[in-house]
Amino acid sequence: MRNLTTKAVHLAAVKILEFEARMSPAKKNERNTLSAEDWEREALELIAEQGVQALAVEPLARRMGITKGSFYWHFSGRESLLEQALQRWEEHDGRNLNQALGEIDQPRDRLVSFFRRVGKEKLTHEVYSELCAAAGHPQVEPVLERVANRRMKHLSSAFEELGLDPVNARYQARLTYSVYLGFLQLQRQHQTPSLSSEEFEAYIEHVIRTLIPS
Amino acid sequence: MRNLTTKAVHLAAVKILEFEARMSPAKKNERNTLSAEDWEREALELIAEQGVQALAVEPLARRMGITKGSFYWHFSGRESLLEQALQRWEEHDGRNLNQALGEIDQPRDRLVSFFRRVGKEKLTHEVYSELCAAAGHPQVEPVLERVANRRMKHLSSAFEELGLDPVNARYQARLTYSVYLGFLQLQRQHQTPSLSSEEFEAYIEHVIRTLIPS
DNA sequence: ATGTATCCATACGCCAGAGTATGGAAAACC
DNA sequence: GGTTTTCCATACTCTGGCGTATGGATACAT
Repeated sequence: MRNLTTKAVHLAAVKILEFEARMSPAKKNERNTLSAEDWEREALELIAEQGVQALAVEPLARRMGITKGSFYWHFSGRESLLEQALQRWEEHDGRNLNQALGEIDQPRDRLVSFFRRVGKEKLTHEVYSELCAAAGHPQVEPVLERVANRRMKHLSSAFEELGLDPVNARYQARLTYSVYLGFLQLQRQHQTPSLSSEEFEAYIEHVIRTLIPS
Repeated sequence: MRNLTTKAVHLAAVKILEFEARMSPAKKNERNTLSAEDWEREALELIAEQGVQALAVEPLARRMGITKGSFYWHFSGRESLLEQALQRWEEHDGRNLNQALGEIDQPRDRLVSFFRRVGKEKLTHEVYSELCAAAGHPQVEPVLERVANRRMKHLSSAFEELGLDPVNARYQARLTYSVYLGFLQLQRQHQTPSLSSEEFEAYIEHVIRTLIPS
């Protein structure tokens, strides 16, 4: 359930509740006003669905059942929103990466987990996929670069722990990450088996066999 | 050297030539009028440089030193241009694929050539890279699907010739193609070594070693 | 209770690109 | 040599998003 449905509906609901409660004030945590964070979250959802170029102020406002009057109170402009949203996403992704892979001892399991995690954290991956599509965008590019390097470093050190020398570990990490990126691309083209199907499992097994030593 | 520089310059040049030749008519193959093909070619170049979403009529016309009055004589609209340009690209890519890989007997050499060819045919690959970024666009999607299938089929049959059973050959083909797609993505992010460097060669060798059964 | 700070709606002006209408110039035709 | 095609320029209208200005409403403080 969404925290905030469209503003119009929400306000109507509030009025009804207030009427039924004989005009008593709404509870405090049921805020009827939006925060910058709300805008950023919706922005990321929109990016996940329609891509970076679709992130426009007025459409986003309509989607939230509100007008841009609100937006320009919280943000200086479109650029600002994108900046904040990307930063939020990048931090979230960083925490995500560390908590998912940081506590796994065996490097091989870490690598396997890397692939298996593609299915989980749907929103995050969808956003990333759309960010990749928007490479070249001045605000997106640096984020993409940092994230890719961060992730490849993880992969690289895991491969080193498995006995590869540094150079080959780096190559293998790049190769592995390329496979991941290519998978995202094929997914965007609807050319990948459903994530919960047997064929997908078999394919993942194949990938792991050929990419992860022993 | 470009076939057609900007129209204005071209026309000026023509006038000078005509003057110098005492108003004799220009040679026939030095056409001073544009054809639909010219528009399509410029469109593909623009896509290669700035992506599909940057393909707009007026900017393209400006780029060609002409006005959109010409465009709407040759095409019914933006959609039509994109349609034609994509079709032209798809056919070109098909011929390309067959001539580059069709005449190589050894399947292993075909696969190696597949990777090596990434460096050549720059325009074609740049266009493809931008098309991938525009997956989801209704006119681009089917093209992407057909091209990817066509290419993966090539890979798959090469792997079969190398002794893999059909299922594994398909998996290996998808995996290999994913690597290719991921490479294009990293290239779009400027995270890949220059195509002519030694590190690139070493990396390619690594990729071939791990993906192609000896 | 009244004033102040927050948050949002409405109504503007601006710009860029899409598509249309129409006329003009050059070339081709007969 | 005059007519007909072919190709392009110019001048519109229309749409959609950006950013601003301003006032209204609600909550909060004192």
